[in-house]
Amino acid sequence: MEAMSDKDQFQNEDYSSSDEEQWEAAHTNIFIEGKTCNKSIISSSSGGQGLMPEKHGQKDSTIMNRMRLDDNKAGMQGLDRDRISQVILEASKGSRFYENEQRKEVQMQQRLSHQQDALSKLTPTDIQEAEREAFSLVEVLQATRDLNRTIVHIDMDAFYASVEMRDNTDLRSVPMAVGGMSMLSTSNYLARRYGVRAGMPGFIAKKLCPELVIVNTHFEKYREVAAQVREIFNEYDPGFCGMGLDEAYLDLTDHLENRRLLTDKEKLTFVHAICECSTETCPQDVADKSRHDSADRLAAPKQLQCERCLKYKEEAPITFGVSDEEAVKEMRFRIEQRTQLTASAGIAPNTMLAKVCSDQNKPNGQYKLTADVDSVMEFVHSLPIRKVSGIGKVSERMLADLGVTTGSHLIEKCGVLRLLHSQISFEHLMRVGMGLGSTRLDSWGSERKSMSVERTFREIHKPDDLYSKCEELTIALADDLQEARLVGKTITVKLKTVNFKVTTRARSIASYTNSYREIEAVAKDILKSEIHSMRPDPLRLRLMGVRMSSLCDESQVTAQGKQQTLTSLFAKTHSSASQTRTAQVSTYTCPVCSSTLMLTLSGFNRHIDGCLQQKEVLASERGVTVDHSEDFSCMESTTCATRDADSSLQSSAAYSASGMSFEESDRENKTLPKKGTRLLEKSNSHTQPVKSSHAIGEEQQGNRLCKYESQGEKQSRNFEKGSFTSTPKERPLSDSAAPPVIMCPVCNKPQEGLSMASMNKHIDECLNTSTIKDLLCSTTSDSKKPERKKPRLSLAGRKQKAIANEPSVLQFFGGKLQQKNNNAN
DNA sequence: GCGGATCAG
DNA sequence: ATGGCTGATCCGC
Ligand SMILES: Nc1ccn([C@H]2C[C@H](O)[C@@H](COP(=O)(O)OP(=O)(O)OP(=O)(O)O)O2)c(=O)n1
Ligand SMILES: [Mg+2]
Repeated sequence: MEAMSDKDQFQNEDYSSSDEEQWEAAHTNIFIEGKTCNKSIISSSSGGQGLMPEKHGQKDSTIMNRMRLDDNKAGMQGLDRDRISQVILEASKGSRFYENEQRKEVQMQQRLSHQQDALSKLTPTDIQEAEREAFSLVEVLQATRDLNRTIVHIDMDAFYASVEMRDNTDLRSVPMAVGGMSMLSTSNYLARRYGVRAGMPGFIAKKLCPELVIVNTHFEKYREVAAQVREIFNEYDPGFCGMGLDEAYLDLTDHLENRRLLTDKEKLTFVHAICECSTETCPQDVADKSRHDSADRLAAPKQLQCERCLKYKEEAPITFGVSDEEAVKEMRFRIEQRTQLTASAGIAPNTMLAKVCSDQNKPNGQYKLTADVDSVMEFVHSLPIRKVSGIGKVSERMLADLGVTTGSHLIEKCGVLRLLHSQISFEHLMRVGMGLGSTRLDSWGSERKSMSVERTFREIHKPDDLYSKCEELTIALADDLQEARLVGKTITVKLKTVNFKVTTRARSIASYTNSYREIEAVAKDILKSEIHSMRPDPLRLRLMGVRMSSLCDESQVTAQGKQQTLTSLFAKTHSSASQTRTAQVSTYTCPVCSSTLMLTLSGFNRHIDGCLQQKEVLASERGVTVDHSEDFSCMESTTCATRDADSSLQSSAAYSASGMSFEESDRENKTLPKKGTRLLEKSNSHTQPVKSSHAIGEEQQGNRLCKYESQGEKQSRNFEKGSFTSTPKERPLSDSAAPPVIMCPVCNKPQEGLSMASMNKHIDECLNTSTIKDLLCSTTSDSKKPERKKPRLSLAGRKQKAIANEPSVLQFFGGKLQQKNNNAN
């Protein structure tokens, strides 16, 4: 739907005039392809043309950007954005949430304005210079292009909603969403036609669609389905990367290599039935899913019942071919057969493209992007950059203001982008513009970097209650950390006021810990200073959170860093099999009061705390060991008042009382640790001329993927009792922790076991030995002839397979190269 | 290292 | 009346 020519026409007096300047500035320097950029590209994106501002019934385009419906989602094309945005606005106006959104909108406007300022100050010379730099990067990136991998991204359709529809026939034909009146996790495709989507509050969705049915979440089921689906993935690529519960990246290259050689007999055969009630095949879940003996099958034809129309159909065999597309069809068929849920997939030479492709024919479809440079470039050329993972609403807006809305613009405006964006951001944009992305899934790190718990509640402002909430969160976090056998030393407290204003306050401590008491002391101290900083006004909160970062595996620090607290001592003493899963409920004997208790380790520690404190208090009438001596409430609850086993039950009750249902808070949020390694140190050794305060964050989670490992058993543990099933993880954490052998991109020799700093140094030396200088000279002089962007990209797209193209290394290289360039200037 | 902001799922 | 939660990254200090 490119039919939204006016979508970025944001009226604002402050910048409407600078639009013209920007247009001029942009226009004067578009010559990258040797021909000046056609005006249509600019005019369509920067607005000012072809709009009739008279039709003001409060058009969608005049509504605050961040309050508008975000229809960048499958199944949401061709909606009446004007009307829908209008409804959302009506429902929002006057709310505290809305007020806060307005504040944020103003900030973004300032960013935009700043960007325009910077743009207008650029001289053509600046831009030419920057383009030369950009081109040398493009050269380097081009050399890394690897089209030999077959990457697939598979994504379940309307995942939570589909599961609910599968299990409740009544929901199949109505618009429905999963979540609660406060927040929806997702919606089915019928509901999407009304503008109802994930991340939208249920009560607003109801205004958009009064018939909307909202059902609670059932994470246990989603997790179950995810496990089934992953079993299938595992057969095609054991190294697949799961993201969240409902999607994954697979590298099918190896599988296809083997598949090519399969004889007909060796192919998997599945049984299914075709039914008139749908144009699609209707795979049925039969016990014997794969048969290798076709005679057998023909001898005993069965009747299968169609799920939809309940008619019985004669089963038929089905096999799939050896091509990549057939392999993916087979996977999707098996997923549907196994789970009765559909998935969509994208096939492409790298993850970035595969992700985009999987959305192309969603739902229940797949799309293959041919792995040759021309096809890739053609695809990217017209690709709206908003579809690229990592470019969100704000980035889209910032770039649109520079006339960049599609992949082709990224290359055309590379000079400006180079000048207005950070190195990292810029390089990512160039990569997107060139259709590059990760080609190796195994280079993606999987260690988590932080763990947190946060909760929304009805207003709390009484200090006692605030401390109490803080304690509750701290307990939950400590349990989570212990269960994951992690320790950390940076504690962050997050606060959201009733006006939705968010602040975070962090403090790093000397030693690693996951002890409830240590975390609590810090968190409460932070909270205390925040409360005090407000005086005499109260601190009125709607959300509080506690996060631990600077993480480390427990085993790596117990010896040195971590303090030998009561926690670890007693843990060793009393829970025999305790070495694993410390947050599980176990039987403990309190060394103080000698009672036998059934609870988590964390709970046990609190019990001991209480007992000890009670003793202290009894012994000496001074019971003040914690900092905030004034707040007795927070200590009160720590005393022996037997807040045993289920702290989560308590928190649930409190939460429920606050007006939200369990299920609403019981979300499957536990996303996996993501993101691959980033070898880039900081790279901002050179400061850009201007660069608004926050360079566009595209790329932020650019490649952040993750090995599928710990999946959220967190929230189920919170509420779904009896779910203490210790899910064995298929992958031990430290599979690729070994120091990698990195190929120096300059001298092309392997550099073993070097730290990042050493690697930096090595590359510096290499650069100084001028190998690269030559390259730079030649490429820049090449680039001077701005004749052949496209032919050139095509041409350079030789296989060049053997090139060591660890993406991150090349990123690094790009940074270094940039740095050198700047130093030279 | 900290705090704000952006992004995804 | 009701506007989530978890985790990650980037930027400018
Ligand atoms: N803001 C969000 C977005 C998603 N999810 C959950 C619910 C979704 O079902 C699941 C998968 O997210 P997707 O982005 O893949 O969305 P869907 O699978 O629901 O729809 P589709 O993939 O068909 O667009 O993650 C969530 O809790 N909160
Ligand atoms: Mg999905």
